[in-house]
Amino acid sequence: MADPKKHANLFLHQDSLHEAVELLFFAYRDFTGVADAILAEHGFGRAHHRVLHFVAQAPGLSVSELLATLRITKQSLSRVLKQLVEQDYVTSKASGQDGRRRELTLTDKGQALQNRLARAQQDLILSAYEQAEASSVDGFRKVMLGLIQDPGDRARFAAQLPQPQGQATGLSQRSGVNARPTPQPLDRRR
Amino acid sequence: MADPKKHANLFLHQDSLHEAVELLFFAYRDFTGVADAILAEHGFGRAHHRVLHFVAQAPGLSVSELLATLRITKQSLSRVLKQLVEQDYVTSKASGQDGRRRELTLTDKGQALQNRLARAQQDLILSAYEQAEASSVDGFRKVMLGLIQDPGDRARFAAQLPQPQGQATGLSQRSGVNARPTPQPLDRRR
DNA sequence: TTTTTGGGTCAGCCATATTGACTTAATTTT
DNA sequence: AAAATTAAGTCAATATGGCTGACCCAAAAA
Repeated sequence: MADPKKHANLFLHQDSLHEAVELLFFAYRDFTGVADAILAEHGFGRAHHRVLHFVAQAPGLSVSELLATLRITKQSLSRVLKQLVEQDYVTSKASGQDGRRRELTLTDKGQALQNRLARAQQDLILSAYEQAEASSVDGFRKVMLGLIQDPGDRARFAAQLPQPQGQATGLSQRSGVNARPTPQPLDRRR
Repeated sequence: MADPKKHANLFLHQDSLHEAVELLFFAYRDFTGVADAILAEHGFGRAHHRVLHFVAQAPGLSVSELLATLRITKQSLSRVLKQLVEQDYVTSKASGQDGRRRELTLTDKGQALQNRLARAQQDLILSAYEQAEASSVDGFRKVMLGLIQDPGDRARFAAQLPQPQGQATGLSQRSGVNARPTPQPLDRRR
């Protein structure tokens, strides 16, 4: 961390930092773009996609867990979730343990759509991986992880990455509803 | 590029691809978050930031060039640009060569805000770079560049990166006014 | 039993995007 | 010189996805 080489390429960093800002802008725009096209066929938007993604990833998660992950308000989620449930992409049933909690899962229809969306984005990522060298992937992962501020969110990405001294610099805690995203069991499906 | 190792870690890719989707989601959310906080102080949003960024980066660019880069409609840009001009963050003056074109530049006030925004995001990126190894940065750049679909947009990022079929572009890196992203047919799809 | 929690909903506001139809002025084409 | 094209700006209407505040209900916890 306190690396002498670091100082040596600071001027190089200058350029690199500005470039990185644009790389993030363009890459994210195109990354979401491939999904937007599919979503539009169904009259859905990115908000729906996020729900499908996180429900697919942790089936049975509760509304409040989803809220904590998405960091939006209950009312905002409600709108999209209602559509997804009404149109049979997502099921919401009361938990056996705690009748207040609604456990969210994807229907077959929802899973099918989510598969399409994931495939489209993963194809793009794969193509980017293939254009780079194998070693680039690890660097990519490390830098991306470094951009994530919230320790709870970081924890989703298990393994290696040295979690630096927990700098939970403000602006993280918009806990509109409850506490932490509950370090999420995170099922590594597929 | 056609690398035998590629096949060997395909199963590893599977996990990695899913992870990358989430990395992009969380990283971008936090990356934009640091700027959102500053923008909010001024009653601005991300749309304003994008204008400030691209005007700062290529001072004197025209409205239509900006539109091509942002890929939004004239009407959408108009609202935001009008605010920035009225509040003296951006100047818009007719070109000497072509009186129809309005050349956009930042005022000192606009440059000051843009500096703050850039610094905030660059600090975040720098911290991510520092948490990774020096070698990670190059991998990050390569993968991010691979995610960018439009050749015109890719061309902004000069130098090394093996543009799939591409020649090593003689563009001197990151020039202030950079080679315009080829006037862009402006595909309004969706 | 009272309080808290998880979830849902109504109502309204704001920011950002969209399409379509025009206007104006400047430049280019014919 | 007249006509066509281009760059920019504008009006109006619409959609999406955020937000706040105020409630309600039922289940669980205190």
